[in-house]
Amino acid sequence: MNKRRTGSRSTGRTTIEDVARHAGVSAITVSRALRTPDSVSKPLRERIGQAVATLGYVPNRAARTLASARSNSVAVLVPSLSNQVFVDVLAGIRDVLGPRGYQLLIGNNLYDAAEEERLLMAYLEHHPDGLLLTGLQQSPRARAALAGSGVPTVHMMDLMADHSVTSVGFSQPAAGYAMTRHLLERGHRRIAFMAAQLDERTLKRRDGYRQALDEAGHGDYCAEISSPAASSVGLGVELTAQLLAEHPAIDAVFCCNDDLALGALFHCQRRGIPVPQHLAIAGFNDLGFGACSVPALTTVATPRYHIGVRAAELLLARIDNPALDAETLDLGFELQTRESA
Amino acid sequence: MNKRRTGSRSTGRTTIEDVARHAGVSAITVSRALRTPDSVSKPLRERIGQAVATLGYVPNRAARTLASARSNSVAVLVPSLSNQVFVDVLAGIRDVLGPRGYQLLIGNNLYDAAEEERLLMAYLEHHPDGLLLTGLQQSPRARAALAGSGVPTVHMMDLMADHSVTSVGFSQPAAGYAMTRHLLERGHRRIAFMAAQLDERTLKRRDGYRQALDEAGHGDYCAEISSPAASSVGLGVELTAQLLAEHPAIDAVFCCNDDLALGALFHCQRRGIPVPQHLAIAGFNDLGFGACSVPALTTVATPRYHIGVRAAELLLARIDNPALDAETLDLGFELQTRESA
DNA sequence: CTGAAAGCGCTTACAG
DNA sequence: CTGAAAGCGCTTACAG
Repeated sequence: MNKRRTGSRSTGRTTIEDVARHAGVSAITVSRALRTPDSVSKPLRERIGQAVATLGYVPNRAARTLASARSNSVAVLVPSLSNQVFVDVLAGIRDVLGPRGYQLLIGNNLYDAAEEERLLMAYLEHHPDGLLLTGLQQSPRARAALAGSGVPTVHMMDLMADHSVTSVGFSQPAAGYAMTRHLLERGHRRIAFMAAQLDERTLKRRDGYRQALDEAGHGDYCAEISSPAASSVGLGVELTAQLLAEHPAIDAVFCCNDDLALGALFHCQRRGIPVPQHLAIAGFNDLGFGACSVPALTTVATPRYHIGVRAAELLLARIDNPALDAETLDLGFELQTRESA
Repeated sequence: MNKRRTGSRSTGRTTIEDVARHAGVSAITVSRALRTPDSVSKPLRERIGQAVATLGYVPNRAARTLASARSNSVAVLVPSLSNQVFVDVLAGIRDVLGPRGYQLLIGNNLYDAAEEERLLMAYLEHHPDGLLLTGLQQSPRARAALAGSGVPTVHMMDLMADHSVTSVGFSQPAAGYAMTRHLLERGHRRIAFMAAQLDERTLKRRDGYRQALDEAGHGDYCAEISSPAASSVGLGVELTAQLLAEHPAIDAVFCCNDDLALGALFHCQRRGIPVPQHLAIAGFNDLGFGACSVPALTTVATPRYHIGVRAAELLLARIDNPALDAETLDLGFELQTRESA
């Protein structure tokens, strides 16, 4: 009885036609029963439900996307998943977009602009309903593709000064400045800056650090150290050793993230250097372990989860109304003063 | 000259037809030039390339997937992204599948079987070419959908005893057993077990722990503590405090992962409890920071990245030849004996 | 509430 | 090396 198509291109998979035949209705009615159950009478709805179950029917998303011109997906590009910061951002996005029925296409560009461009091009082929990008410094080609696609986009983490695109985050330079001011106010004068990769946000935090030192008249003493390697606790140990060897007189180090700061802490413990008495250590992000390390870590709490939530909400608004003006949303940051600095 | 379609359902987006018209060739030739450039003569290839560039043409993936019945995507389900373990697994997968042109659909099920089922159903609609799952304990419905879909699947982390499915990982009970043996051999007798969520792998490690204690005649003293909360350093601090309050006599604690172990370490530092003299602390996974903590962490090194690599390779083989027999690949583990235990 | 027709934008299979 | 026709599996827009 099962008149299956046997055309040369048939995939043999159960289609909506099979379900329709099994339930004795038309394909369009099955489609309705699946998408808007209320628009189909109860008896039919039930017959169709049973047919779906017995046939093990799985809708074909490619066909739906093609026919409806809506992918129900949002692409998210982050520079790293090893960095807990972006995992938290993703959690916020997911908590907003998941319940709204959007599927997330998550791309990790490994802090590489070329890879970001490649991923963006690949995701654009999905015609996502929206795009969530990290930072503001996309490559020219990426920017052009973005503009050409017309896909609503929100940038996360950094704030666009001229409000030409929608961005959600906090002021990186202000955060770097605030932490450096804190160290200065604690009486430190020879404050070093430590970073792993010098990405967009790191450079901006460093700008804030430099500005604070300049204003305080300590701009001449800038011990800065960084590494092209990915950030890690182990790298923090290494860089601290190197820093102290090259600049034995420093009395504080502002680490660009908490992992590096923990490494600095471990190095000092290992060497018997009292923290913060001989060396004050500050981190960035407030990743959780800083609250219980010994000494507890002074750091900058950043609204990562909240950035994800608000970025997703702004994106939703822009998907509903593409004509919306670009906006800039500053979610701020908070100094967490604990024991290490 | 630009005769654009104006049908009621036109999306207005640039299509392969537009490119073809612009280049003065047929759509099928454009399709070939894009997929297999060598099958098109050089002059045409160049004309088409220019048309693509000037029109800003982006292929529609839904249409390609529908027409070709191949999605060129692989869905990966992991229980967490906060746990660095799975980020490392993903890196291995990506390094194998990326160069082969596969796009990854990454799903995070938050250690929840119902969410895993939901994600699986959603990803099945994409008709992925392959599936990479974490663990072996999918829900009955998920298992049924999996079988019905016929999509090649590889399970990661745990090993399937009866070889009924393809799995890549290491023996969790053996690893739990090995670490407990190590603690026993160091002279510890009152060894506690600490875990966050009791997921599949944690339970198996605990089995190994119990077996080792039983064999050594210490099965009667099983101090075990766990929490439904997500694992974190802070949780490790809390659980250690609780453990020591309830079982002051314990002389070692086997933490189910390194984050908990670091928390245990911090708690001891804070309380002035010498490690390992008064309390030996062991971790699991060897996440990197354990090598530089003070004291350095004794832990079990697990082949996470390699699991991702080999799982992806096995999946590729099964995509090419779905008739392949299921296999079980044990990548082993390694005890990292350092200072803390 | 239900259905017949057309179309979404590609690729396959067949020709030449 | 290039192309005309058909089809992938859905949904839209129009009827009734």
